Amino acid sequence: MAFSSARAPRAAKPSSAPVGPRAARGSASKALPHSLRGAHRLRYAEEFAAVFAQGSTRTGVYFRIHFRPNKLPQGRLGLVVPKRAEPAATRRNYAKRLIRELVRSRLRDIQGFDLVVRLRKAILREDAPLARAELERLLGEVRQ
RNA sequence: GAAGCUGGCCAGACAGUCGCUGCCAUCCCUCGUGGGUGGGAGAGGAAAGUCCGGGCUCCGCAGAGCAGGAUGCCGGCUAACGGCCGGACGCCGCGAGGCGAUGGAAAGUGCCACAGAAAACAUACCGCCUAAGUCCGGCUCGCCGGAUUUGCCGCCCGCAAGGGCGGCAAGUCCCCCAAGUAGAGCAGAUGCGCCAGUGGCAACGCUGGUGGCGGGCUCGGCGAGCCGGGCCGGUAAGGGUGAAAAGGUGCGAAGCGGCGCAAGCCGCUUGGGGGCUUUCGGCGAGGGUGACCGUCAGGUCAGCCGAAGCCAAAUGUCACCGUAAGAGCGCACCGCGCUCCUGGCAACAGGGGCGGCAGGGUAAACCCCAUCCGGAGCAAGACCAAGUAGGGGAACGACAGUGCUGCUCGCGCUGUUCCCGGGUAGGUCGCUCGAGCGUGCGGGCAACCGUACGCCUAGAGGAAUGACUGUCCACGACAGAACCCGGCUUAUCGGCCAGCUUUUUUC
Repeated sequence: MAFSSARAPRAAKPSSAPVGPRAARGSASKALPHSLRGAHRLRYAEEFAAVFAQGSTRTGVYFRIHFRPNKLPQGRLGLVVPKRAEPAATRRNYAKRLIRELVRSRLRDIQGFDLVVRLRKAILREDAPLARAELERLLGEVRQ
C-alpha cells in the first residue's frame, strides 16, 4: 500500500490543524483563483483519514476520488500516487503534475470540498487525454 | 573519403500565457503552515542499482582467542577504496588498441562432463609372460588286478571222511602297479581253446561247428603324457581417446616402410627395464692416534686404518623385452629446474653456466599465505513548544534474560536502593561553502599535487521544473535530487570535437 504516500498519516495532531481557513481571503479578492498554494493543500494525515472515512467516492479506470465538504471557503487537494500503480519515479511525478494542473483549472468545482485523488493505473504518455477526460468527468460529479 | 580505436563534450532550441518551490527586497492583514508585487535561482550523466570507499552524527571503546568478511603482479595517486594512473607479464587483434581477482597446485582435501584401460599415481583393465599349483576341454598311450577269510553253487577225484578246481556274494589286505573304483555291449569264423567228423604210426593236419580266451570295434571308469583355455602369479617398454595422460623442435647419421626407371622424395623409428662387474665411493665388527673429563673402571669429541659382508654405481659388458622391421646414435635450439651476472625502487627482463627432464589442470572449489576491517545510520543526531511517567547517574549484585557483528572467556545492562528532572514524525536546526566549480601558471609521462584570481551553483518535506500555443531542427533516449562527497556497475535517442590506426587514391 502506497508506501511513499502513506508515510504521513499517523502523526498530525488535532490541535494544530485548523489554521488554514483564513488565508482564503487574499485569493478571494481575485475573480478566479488559479493558484494551488499552501491553503489549497491537504497536509496532515488526519485530514486525509477524515476524507477517506467520511467522504464520498467515485471510481474510474485511472483514478479514484474521495471528497467531503470542509466548511471552508476554498477547496483543498490531496494526492495519493502509490508506487504499486506506477513503479517509475519519473512517471509518478508526471501523473501528479497532470492531476494538479487539471484540478487547478477546475478549482471552482471543488470549492468547499476536501478532495483526494488516488491513482489506480499507470498513465502512459499517449493515454494522457483519456486520463484527463476521465478526471474531468469525475470532478463534475463532485457537486451533485 | 571509407572502415575502425581511444578520450572528451552536449542531452532539443527560442518566444508568449497560466502555474509550482526556495532565496533577496518590499508591502498588506485576521500575525502565520498567510498573501501581493519586483528581482534572481531551480534535477542528472547517470539523480538509478545501493556494489565499494570516505566525511558527518550517535553508540561502544576491556580486552583476548577462535570464527567471519574483503582484497590479491609491481610502483604510485588519494581522506579512503575493491577506484584511478603508470609499468610488468599473459592472451586477442594486420594495427590504433582491447581483455585479464595475474600470490601459493612438491601443505592437505576435493573435483575434472564426453571419450578413454586409466583424469592422478597407486593400482586395476587390455596386452605380454608364466615355474609350480588348481579347474575344465581335447588328443595319444596304458590299466580295468592280486592275495586271503567265510558262505553258497557247479565240476572233478575218492568207497567214504575229505580234497582239488572254477564261479558268485560279503569282508580284510596291498609285496607289486602310474592306475586296479568298473566294467558293459556289438560284430566277425581267423589266432588259441573246445566240440563233431576225418587223414596220418606219430608229430601234425583237413573239414564243419561254437563265441570260452586273446584280439577288433563302441560306450564307460581310472592313470600318465602332451596340447589348449580359465583361475592364481609376474609385468619395464605398448594401449586409435581426450582440452590435458610426463617435454617439444630442427639438422646430420643409421634403420625400416612407401613412391619412383633412376637420381631421389615422403613417412615412421632410434625405446625399456634387468643381471654381472673394474676403479672411485658409502656403511661396516674392530684397531689405532690426539685432546678433554674421570670416582682411574672408563667416557666424550675429532682425525686415521679397516676384515667379512652389504649398499650405491657413471661407464663397460651380457643377454632379454617391445616393435612391421631394423638401428640400438650425434649436435643444436626452445621450454623446464637450479645457479650466477647485468639492468630496473619493484613486478620483471636480458645473458652465462650446470642438469639425473623429475611432478596434468582447477584456488571467482575448500584451503594456505599476506594485508585490511568496531557498530548503526540524517527516521543519524541536537534544540524548542505543549503535554501523560518513559529516561539518566551512583552504590550493591546470586540466578535468569539481554547487549558488546558471530562463538568462548570477560565486561556491561535489565533487578534493588538513593538521587536527577523530561521521551516522541508538531516545529526549528542538521541542510548545503564543499576532499566545491572555472580559468591561468608551476611540478609530474600520468593519476594527481601546489598556487593565484574569479564564482556561489536545488535544498523540497504529500515532496517543487509542468501545461497550452507558435516557430525551427538532426524530431528528442534512459530517466527525477532527499545529508554530502570519491568511485564502480547498469540503462540510454541522436550528435559534436580531438588524437590515432588500417586501406589507400577510389573500394
